[in-house]
Amino acid sequence: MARKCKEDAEKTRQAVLESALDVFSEKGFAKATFDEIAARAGFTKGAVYWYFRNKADLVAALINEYVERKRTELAPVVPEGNSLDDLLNYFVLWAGASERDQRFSRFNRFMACQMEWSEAVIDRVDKARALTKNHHLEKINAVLIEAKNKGELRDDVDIEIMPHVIMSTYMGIIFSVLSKRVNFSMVEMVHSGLKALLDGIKKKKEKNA
Amino acid sequence: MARKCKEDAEKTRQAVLESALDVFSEKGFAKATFDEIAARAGFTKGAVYWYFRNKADLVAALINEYVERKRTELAPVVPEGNSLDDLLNYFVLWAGASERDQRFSRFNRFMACQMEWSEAVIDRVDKARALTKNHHLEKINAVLIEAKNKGELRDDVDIEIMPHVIMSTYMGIIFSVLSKRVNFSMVEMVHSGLKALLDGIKKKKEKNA
DNA sequence: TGTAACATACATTTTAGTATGTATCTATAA
DNA sequence: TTATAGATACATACTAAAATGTATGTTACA
Repeated sequence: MARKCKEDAEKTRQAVLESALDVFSEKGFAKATFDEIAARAGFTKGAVYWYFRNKADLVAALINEYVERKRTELAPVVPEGNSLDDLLNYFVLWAGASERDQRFSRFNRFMACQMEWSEAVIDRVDKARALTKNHHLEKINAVLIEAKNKGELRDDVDIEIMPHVIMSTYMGIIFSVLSKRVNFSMVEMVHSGLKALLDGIKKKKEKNA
Repeated sequence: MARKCKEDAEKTRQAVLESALDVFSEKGFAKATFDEIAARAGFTKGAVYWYFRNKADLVAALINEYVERKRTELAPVVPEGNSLDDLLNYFVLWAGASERDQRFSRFNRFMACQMEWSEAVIDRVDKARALTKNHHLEKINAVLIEAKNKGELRDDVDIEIMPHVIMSTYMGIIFSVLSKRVNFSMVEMVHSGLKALLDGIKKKKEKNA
């Protein structure tokens, strides 16, 4: 085939990314081939190699694409406050948006179960992953610091470790729903889990001080 | 080579399983080859095929081996009671034992990051996985039911969903430590996470009723 | 003496990567 | 305005490596 105009070329790139997600999630990362990815998008291997040097490059682009898309989509509606309730709502919102978006669910399930983190892939992907991770973590940190300053937290709460515990709880719930280990909804699980966790680090109210 | 006595044959099987874990965790599941697994154990591919039909069969055996080993090791020291505190100690014990055992840590890290769950593997492995999962879940269930009966739980705690939330929290923490996303110890993280979570589902004490 | 416990050799498939071909878009200059 | 040169956006063909599975030895145990 011949050259297309720039808009069509961008469409090709997007089509390759979408079919890459399909093949990755069906066959697993390692067994996915450039031939099949290209064919599903209606092209040949040459087209895929034109845009991506290798599989690590392709999957890094895929991660970047999906993560950025969801972040910009949610940016305007995410709660801006930094109260503990805001944090709960923040994660419930993310869970809901992730759950309703079928492509994003497929992407997340691929990340959790069909992905194989070789050194090469980790190197290539690390920046993109760090971005989201920090995105969530910064929110948690801001909330916990504010709560601490307000004296809302129990004295034995370690402000260093707790953000990672909260993050792990969220990730663990997402993971177990995606891998079909449970049949409950993400939103339900995230809500009840984080609500309990955040309640557990709150200082007990003194009665009629 | 020739035939060995039965004890030596069993040693061969074990050696293959150990080197399989090494190669799996270094190369990832998909890129691990029977040739290399055999060579590392000091044999050739023929030996591996003698004991295992294919990679799914091999990894299933590996999972069974490691999970069963750890379960029988911990069975005598796990807390028998079903109080909420016992549950906390139960998971802290598991986390500590997992963390101190280097081979088991390597196994867990492989499961979390280097494994690719294709249909064939899932089929073959499902039983073994179900076993541990149920092992933990049954403990959680017993504890929650007892706590519920004692009236220790808040009224809005859903007894159906909460076991899975607790399970996911534990798994999420294990996962994030294993994938090197945090530098804290498993025991620390599991302790502070589950303590907060369990505190969060406890009924607030009435004062001077 | 048969067979368990491997080794060896091979055949087949699969795939990554590359090299090359080619048609069409775009820029530019007359 | 148009001709054309060059680069772009792919397709096609091929090479070479690699790995799975099998078929067939071979030797010592029981």
